[in-house]
Amino acid sequence: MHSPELLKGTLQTIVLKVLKDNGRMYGYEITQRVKELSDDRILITEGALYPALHKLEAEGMLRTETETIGKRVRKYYSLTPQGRSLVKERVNEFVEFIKTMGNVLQLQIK
Amino acid sequence: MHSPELLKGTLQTIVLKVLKDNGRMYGYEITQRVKELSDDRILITEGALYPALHKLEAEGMLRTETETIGKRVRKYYSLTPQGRSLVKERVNEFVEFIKTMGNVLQLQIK
DNA sequence: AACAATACATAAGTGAGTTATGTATCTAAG
DNA sequence: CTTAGATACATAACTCACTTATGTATTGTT
Repeated sequence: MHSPELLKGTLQTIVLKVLKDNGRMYGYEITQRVKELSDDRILITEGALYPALHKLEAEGMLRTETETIGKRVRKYYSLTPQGRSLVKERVNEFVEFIKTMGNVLQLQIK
Repeated sequence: MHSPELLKGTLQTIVLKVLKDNGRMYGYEITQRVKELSDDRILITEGALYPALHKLEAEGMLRTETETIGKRVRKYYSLTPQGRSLVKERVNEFVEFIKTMGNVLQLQIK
């Protein structure tokens, strides 16, 4: 598991990108997908995820559809056109960030 | 300038690594070196730096020597052997983190 | 003289996260 | 069958590394 400090500020980027790559998903599914992609190194907590999803929805980046499976309610999220732009922005931002950190920490890039 | 959120948790790593690469340095010098290495993208604030240095010193990672230039006091910091271990640990941690993020965000790592 | 840069330090405030708690359904084990 | 774990959502209290603000003092520049 990674130091939680480093993860700060990456949650939105992760959520948006995973939604872009996987289409419509519900909250719990996102946590599981990230766990899988990160080989158990990034475990998104519900207390962080749900407020983040609500915020992105309120900002018009995501839209939701509610589906009932048996008696279980699932809230599916997908990107709006605005959300699609934001993904690109956020991912670019992150790539720039690691480039800069590569310089500062003198990491061998490639 | 990078989104300050992404920087969270990287300050200690940056300070330790810059000290390792440059030998003994004083606080203000560290901020300037990081500004330079990051092409003005990472501007360490004094309110973050000095407490961080004091903490690392209290933990035995850094030692200090005070020097007086004219009437100006400078506090030089350098790594202790323990500090040297910590640099490696922190830098490895960061590298692992960006590898994981590379997987999650499906970035081209070539 | 006045302002910017150098050089240190600490206190108050912020905000994205963690931790804790609550509700409820589904499924596997003993 | 009932108990525990996984599934699925949600929100409130708290934490803590940072930003912002403030303070002191020297040095260099206009």
